[in-house]
Amino acid sequence: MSVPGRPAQQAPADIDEVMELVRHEGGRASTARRVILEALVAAGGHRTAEELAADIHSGHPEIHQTTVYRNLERFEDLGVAYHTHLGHGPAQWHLTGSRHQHLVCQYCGAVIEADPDILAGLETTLHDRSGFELDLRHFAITGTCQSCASEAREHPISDPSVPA
Amino acid sequence: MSVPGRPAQQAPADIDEVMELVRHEGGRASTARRVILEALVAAGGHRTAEELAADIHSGHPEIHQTTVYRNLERFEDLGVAYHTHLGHGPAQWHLTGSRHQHLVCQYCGAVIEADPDILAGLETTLHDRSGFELDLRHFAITGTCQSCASEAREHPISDPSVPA
DNA sequence: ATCCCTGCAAAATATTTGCACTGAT
DNA sequence: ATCAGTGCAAATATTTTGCAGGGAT
Repeated sequence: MSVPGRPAQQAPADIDEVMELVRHEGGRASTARRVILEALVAAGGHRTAEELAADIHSGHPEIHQTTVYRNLERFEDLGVAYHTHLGHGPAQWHLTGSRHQHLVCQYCGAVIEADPDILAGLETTLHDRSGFELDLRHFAITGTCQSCASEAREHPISDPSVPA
Repeated sequence: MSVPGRPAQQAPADIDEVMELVRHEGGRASTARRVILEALVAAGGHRTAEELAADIHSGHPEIHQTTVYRNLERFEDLGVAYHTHLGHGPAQWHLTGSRHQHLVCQYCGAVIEADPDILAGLETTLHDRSGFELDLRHFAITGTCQSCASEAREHPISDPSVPA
């Protein structure tokens, strides 16, 4: 795996720009690379590597899952994409441009997209107290959603992990 | 996997109390169960299932990894223990009693244990805005530690995931 | 011509499940 | 005597790696 591109880069919204960036970093503008990127843009986030491979498969059955993994990692190195863990399932991939915070309910698995501003206070507190620079993209924020909180005491459920 | 015991239960600090709880819930006070719990107490948190199995192995070579997994899950259901993901490696297990927040540096992998009070503000904000009840035990809070933040721009490193 | 990238196969990691037997109640 | 728990083997899920051939520069 890789760690997010740093410093936090602007996501080139345009596919050609990304391919340009890839070339600038010594990479090659392969077909697979472009197709995978297109799939990610088209999906608009919240896609697993496997889902992306499936999306791609109709048009390009020769593109293997491995290649999807390798390219997503590359995009992450370039700061163009990142992955998030919402639960125990596979990682979810996003373009860096669509930044949002995930709240995941541990009981029903609901994924709520929160305004990243919600974290502003925490970010400041942490930085002041310890110099730690928060980046909550990598893991979701878990907790209990409103409806589960109310009916919580009665019937525990088994693992929702990640919803469909 | 399972979801934390709910409502958040007091962790019985005492092993006999936990075994009592297990029996009360229809479970049996097996030797393996007790030994695994003892290992968890002795380790004082931050142990993976595999590490716990290793800890146990000298005294009880017959206790299999599978049994460790199964019992940890059971303890989690009972609200006695919980697991946390600090990175891409295996989950870390803790007793519910030793509650603390993990900050993990994405670059060097350092794990900082933060005062859970740091999150008080965020907790309130979230609850007020969306009724979401925060529980940040399940995933670590990722970011960049102070020293990595300073030397950050120069040399990206590969995946630290979880430190030794 | 170089060497990055790909497809395919296989491995690696972390965890879960099936099943017959043992052991706690 | 019952039925939960265990050991062991095998399966599962997700991701990574090795290698030889193909394609971008």
